[in-house]
Amino acid sequence: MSDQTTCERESRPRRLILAGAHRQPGYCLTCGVRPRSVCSAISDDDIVRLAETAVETLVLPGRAFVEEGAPATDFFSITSGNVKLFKALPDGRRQITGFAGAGHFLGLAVTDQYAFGAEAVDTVRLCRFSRARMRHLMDDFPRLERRLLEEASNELVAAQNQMLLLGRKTARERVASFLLDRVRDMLNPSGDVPLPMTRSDIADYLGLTIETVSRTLSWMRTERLITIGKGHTVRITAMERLESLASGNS
Amino acid sequence: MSDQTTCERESRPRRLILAGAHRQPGYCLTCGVRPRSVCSAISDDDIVRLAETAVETLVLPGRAFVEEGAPATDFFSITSGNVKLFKALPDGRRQITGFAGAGHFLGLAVTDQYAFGAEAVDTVRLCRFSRARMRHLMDDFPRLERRLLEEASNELVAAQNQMLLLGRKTARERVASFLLDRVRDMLNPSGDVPLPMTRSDIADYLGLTIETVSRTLSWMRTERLITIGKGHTVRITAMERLESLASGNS
DNA sequence: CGGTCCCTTGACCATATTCAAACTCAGTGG
DNA sequence: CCACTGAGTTTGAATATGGTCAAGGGACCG
Repeated sequence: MSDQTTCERESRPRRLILAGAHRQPGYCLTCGVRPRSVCSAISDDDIVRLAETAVETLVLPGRAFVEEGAPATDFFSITSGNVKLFKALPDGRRQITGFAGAGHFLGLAVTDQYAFGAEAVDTVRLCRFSRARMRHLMDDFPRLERRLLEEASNELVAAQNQMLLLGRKTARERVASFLLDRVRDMLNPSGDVPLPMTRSDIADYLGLTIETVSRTLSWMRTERLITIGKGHTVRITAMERLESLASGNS
Repeated sequence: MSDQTTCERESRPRRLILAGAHRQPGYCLTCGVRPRSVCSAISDDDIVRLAETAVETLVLPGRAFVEEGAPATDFFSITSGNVKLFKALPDGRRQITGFAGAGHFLGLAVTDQYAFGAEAVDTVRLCRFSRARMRHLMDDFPRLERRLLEEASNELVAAQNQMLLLGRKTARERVASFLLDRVRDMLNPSGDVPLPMTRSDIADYLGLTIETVSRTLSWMRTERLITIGKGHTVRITAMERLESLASGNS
């Protein structure tokens, strides 16, 4: 996830992808997120093979780069910025199933259609890998496959937590859990939590409305649990109480 | 999943496990669910190695065999019956994150504590594999690891669908989706849907209360979408309308 | 400045929950 | 055979939590 407290969002240009593509031989060697990403499963000696298949792509804020139901051609690894993953109902209701930041891997699925959509929250850089080439790499490097299984297992655990949240927690508990999850995902955790996404995104992630999210954050402010800062940051001022709130005690 | 329309449940003996253990050399060769399970990744020649590590176990209805937070020592493969997986809050609120039937694999997680609890819905037979031994098998048989990745990917997709349901669907849409999912998971789909689990389980799975589930099923009956039969079965009488209800059109 | 997004706050309302009571059905024992 | 029991389910009435509708404020950008 990102620690950046600033974030640029865009007005509303909803079309797919803007792909400033790119490639270089020893590219992955200098990649800042490799240690945290699935790419760490491949040694320096072999990383050239991976670099060959990687296409670096820039995605502007608000742009979609995966469309739910479209043919699933690529995997993605986020190198910087934040994306949101979501599913939608025909009438427009939307559920954000997760946010993914630097080091996260996207696109795991057996089906040949993407089961989810993905959109940049802020300015995103990512590597695209064709599924076919990736499959070959997996054949040659079992460690890569093991790393993907780890990644999938972790996401499964996160998904189960989110189901508990969506099915059984109150609005206050949901927002508290959300803030604490943000802290845990930070590289160098502090009381200052960056929220690069909009209230609307938070609402769609927590199964609430914008109004309820806003009201709940205001309530937390009056209760002196948090202070709401500029530039989409929140400072947690009563970690203990927020934690007991998140786990349902109160 | 199971097609059995009958099901035995038990009064209320909530303690962990009842493990009638067991082992045999060529056991897996005759296993009825192997083709559908992760064990299909291992050839007849090599299956003995798997059989050596498998411990067949019987779990009576209502018995828990995985406790949330306990040390994660084993993986499980269901050979018959149905289990429920769940997470709970300190005050007892419970979210069932999934039901698993014959052929399903449980226990994927990187952590050394189980992130979920598991309990038998009806009479369950399963194979237990120690994590350590399974890890060795994965080293020797990359196909097994690939199969597990597939399984995890599929569960991830199911989890995302469930998040959409829990976060954004109405009670009627949830129950409709639930019934249709049951049909899709059946081996030989028909209009008759077995519901081995209690209303309470359904409620905890759909993020509703027992009363709302019951009311909603009654409403579907009066709307002639379903008929409610004996022995925990439901017959779908208007598939089309139920499907459009499940996806939010109506 | 004027416009657009995004966020906040208020008043009202709807859906699902809570509380309560009655019914079904399988099992048990007189 | 039938009354008794208890878990599971159904139904009703009242309530609460979060949603809907509406208005206003603030930041950013041309």
